[in-house]
Amino acid sequence: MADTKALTTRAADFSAWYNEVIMRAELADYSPVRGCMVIRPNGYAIWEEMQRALDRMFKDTGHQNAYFPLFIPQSFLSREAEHVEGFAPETAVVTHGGGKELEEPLVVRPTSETIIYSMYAKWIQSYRDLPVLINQWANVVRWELRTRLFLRTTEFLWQEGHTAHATEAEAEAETRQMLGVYRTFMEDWMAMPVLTGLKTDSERFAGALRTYACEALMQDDRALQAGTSHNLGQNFARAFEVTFQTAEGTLDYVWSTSWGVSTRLIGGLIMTHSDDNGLVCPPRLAQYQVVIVPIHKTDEEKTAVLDTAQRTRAVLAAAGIRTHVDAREGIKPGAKYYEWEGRGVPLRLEIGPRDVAAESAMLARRTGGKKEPVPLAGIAERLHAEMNRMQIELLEAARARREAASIRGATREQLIERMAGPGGFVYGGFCGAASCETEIKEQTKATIRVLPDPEFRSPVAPTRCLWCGQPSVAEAVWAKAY
RNA sequence: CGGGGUGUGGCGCAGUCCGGUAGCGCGCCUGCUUUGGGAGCAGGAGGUCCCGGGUUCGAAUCCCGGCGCCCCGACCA
Repeated sequence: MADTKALTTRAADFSAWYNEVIMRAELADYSPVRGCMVIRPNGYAIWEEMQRALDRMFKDTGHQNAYFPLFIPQSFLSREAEHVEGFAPETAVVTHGGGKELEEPLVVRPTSETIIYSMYAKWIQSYRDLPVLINQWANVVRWELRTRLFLRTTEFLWQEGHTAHATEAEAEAETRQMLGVYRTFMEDWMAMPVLTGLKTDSERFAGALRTYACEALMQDDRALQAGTSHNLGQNFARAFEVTFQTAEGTLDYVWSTSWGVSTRLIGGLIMTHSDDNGLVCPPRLAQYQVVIVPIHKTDEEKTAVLDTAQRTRAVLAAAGIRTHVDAREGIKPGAKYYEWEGRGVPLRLEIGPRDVAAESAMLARRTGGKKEPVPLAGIAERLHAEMNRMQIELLEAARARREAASIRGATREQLIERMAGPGGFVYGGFCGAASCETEIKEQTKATIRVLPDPEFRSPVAPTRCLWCGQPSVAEAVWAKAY
């Protein structure tokens, strides 16, 4: 079970702390397979809440779910030149089945563009068939050299949207729309502020025209790419002969997009909010939003307390609040507090004889604030308000941390200094040359996370590349990334 | 793939240098007393000491060869 000692602190060793938070909260565990993790019920519950919210947003923007095979004929991957170059080195390949060597090896999907476009080629004939707006919830496999729980594992869970459109403008609008959906989800559900913007060529998805991303800053001031949305142009349409007849009777290749977020988001959630006592989970994604801990000595007290606890749970459940009564016996209340704190439960209600008598409960928040009695009358409304406030406070606290760790209009020296020291986001001019990007990466370990969208750009646009001094073509944000 | 670390009941570790048949803490089970911030006492269960070979009367310990895992780096949408 969960161990009972203090966690390594964030300040002492952020990586150790991160792993311990996961173990303490029982979110995941290492598996017998190298690089693969087991997502335990507490972790999977967060993923399910994420899925629920995202899936609703996908449906609301007109998408449907479908499912494509795990196995992809190896030849499919090589049809798009950049794509195969990007993914071939990290694929797992099945060469035998049913005891016999396969005629053509099957790649375990690292992403599903190729098999999906092979089907779109069959399904799309006319502009009347467009747009095709499909999402898939699936697992994928990428043979990574070095793995970390949730952040980079050999197998991971994600969703991948794959859409096909009649025009370039429509595809671009879809790409941007889904980036916006991700941003909304990350901010409003995860309480994790993100920068949005364009990736440079070197960070672009293999086979895409343009890649947009949501970039978050973790508590150790390293960046996490939290979601990507790609405008694939006609690259995959050409490779897979996905053509359609236009209203004018001409033949054209479809314009397509793909976009995805993964269980990596859980890693982002942990590293954005959690503290030295364990997981902090924003209320909207918490498995249990409220845990009720009954306190009693005598049997008589126990009956009354449990009755009040259960009635309160029913009231909260009826109000749509996910509530759990921890009625385990033989465990002292204090031990339960520590356990639920480590698991990140946003709110805790303690109900003892005194509370029963006063028709109230003691309310404790996972983040900050004193314990205080709240009347049972109207408690659902009160807890809803608390959770809404906590949701906003978590987002604002994370945003404040990010801004405190960001510098704008940086010079070359400042970039070097920042990356050698605290990290964080460094805004500065960029000449657009891959050579500068490479040099910066070699010398500072920092990469361009995004060329930020207008709302994230600095009030004064940089005029010179902070590295080479040539005219700047775009403001860029550098950081050391996960 | 390079560097470092580490493999001993479920977890964390001691024991290894100097060979003598395995111990501590936590957790787990039973009972009693407890329960408003990590309970106490008593009793108990649980171990191929990572694997293979060698030396020896005898190996967790010494020698040889493997393997796993973690961290850092390289790699990575």
